[in-house]
Formats: sequence, structure tokens, C-alpha cells
Amino acid sequence: MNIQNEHFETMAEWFKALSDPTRLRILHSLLSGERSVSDIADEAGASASAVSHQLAYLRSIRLVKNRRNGRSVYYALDDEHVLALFEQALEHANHE
Amino acid sequence: MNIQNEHFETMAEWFKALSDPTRLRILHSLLSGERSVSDIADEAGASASAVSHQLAYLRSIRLVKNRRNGRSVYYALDDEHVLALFEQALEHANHE
DNA sequence: GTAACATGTGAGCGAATGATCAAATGAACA
DNA sequence: TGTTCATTTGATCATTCGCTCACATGTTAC
Repeated sequence: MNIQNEHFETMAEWFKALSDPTRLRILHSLLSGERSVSDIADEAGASASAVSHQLAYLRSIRLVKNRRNGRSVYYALDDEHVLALFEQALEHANHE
Repeated sequence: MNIQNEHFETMAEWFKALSDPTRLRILHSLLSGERSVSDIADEAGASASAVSHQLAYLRSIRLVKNRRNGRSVYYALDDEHVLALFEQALEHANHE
């Protein structure tokens, strides 16, 4: 497989991460800074378990990072590329 | 559902369209202009049937348009928003 | 210690996905 | 008309997805 095709695999992975409304809500809630799982769940309107699963996935592909503080675990965005794609899409959605 | 949440649904649909390597290859082959189904299939390295199915999907969400000319059907890009996202991701993939 | 709270994990379920195959349709040409 | 080429369509199949539920783990407070 040539370089270009590898790029398409990578790009597909980026876009897949952004292809679900719940994940978009999760990422949106992280736009303004790090948040605990329960805060994200509240803001995204999803169960803590569902959010935890999605965060594990987002972390596995390094879109977010986390740190524990006491009982809570705080998540934050960790990928400039995908963040840029997210913001551009948000921009487009707001102006269409 | 409020406006923002509708936006997330829309954005998820855009990103979903871009979340598969075959579809990315198809869209890439359309970057330089319209192409017939068989040309797209050759360029994307997928079967004509697989490509036809994907094109039907891309057309259903208005990312591409088509016109028939004789035996062939020519497809072309038809969505500036998604095109911009695709190109930005390609840019990022090339420079990462 | 134990109780309470926050998060993670794994099984399981129904739905969606992406491909293939065979058959149908459309158009050109002998 | 009948054949061939190009594309579409529908059925089917294995896989992936996103969620819930029950339970495990980690941390704090009593």
C-alpha cells in the first residue's frame, strides 16, 4: 500500500472519531478546557458509562488525554488535527 | 432538540461520509473533476458494484451529483463544506 | 475498617456498515 | 433484433457500532 493510501486510512480514522453525535458532544464539551467524566456526561446528555466507553475509544486513538484528581478523572483534547476539523465543521454548520 | 444538537447530527453525517477509506478514495478521484463509475472504480481499487453502492450513498446525502452520457454515468463533487473538510484532512495527513 | 461516590470494564443486544454476488436495467452498435 | 458494455439494485453475510446493565476498581470521608 502506497503513502497516499495510508493517508486515507489515517484520515478515515480521524473522521470516524467525529462521525457520531455523542462523540461530537463530548468533544464540544472539552473545547473550553478539561472536564470530568460526569460533567461531560451531563453536558452531552449521555450516561456516565456510555461516555466512559467513548472516552476510552477517543483516548485509544489519542484524541484526548486524561488525568486523575481525587475521585474524578479529567479529560482534555489532545489532537490539533482533529480539533481543527471539528472546529471547521462547527463553523460550517453554523453558517449554512 | 436545540439548534446546537441538530448541528451535531449534521456534522456527524458529514464526518460519517468521510469515515471510510473507500469513500475517501472515491472522493479523491473526483478532486480533479468528474469521472465515470468505472474510472472511479479503477482509481479507487474497488469493484464497480461497491463503488456504485457508495456513490448512491454519497448522492443520497448530496455530496456528489451525476449525469449520464451514453453508457457511462459521470459523478462530480457537489458539497463545498465536505470538500473543504476532506482537503483540510488531506493537508494534515501530508504534513504530519 | 465500611460506606458513598466516580469511573472503568465486559458481556450482550439490536442496528448499521461495507462488501460480494447475481440479476435487472440502460444505452450503443453490429 | 440480439449482443455487449456500463451501471444499478436487492439479497445476503460477517463485522462493527453504540448502548445498557451489572459489576469491578479506585478514591475519599466517616
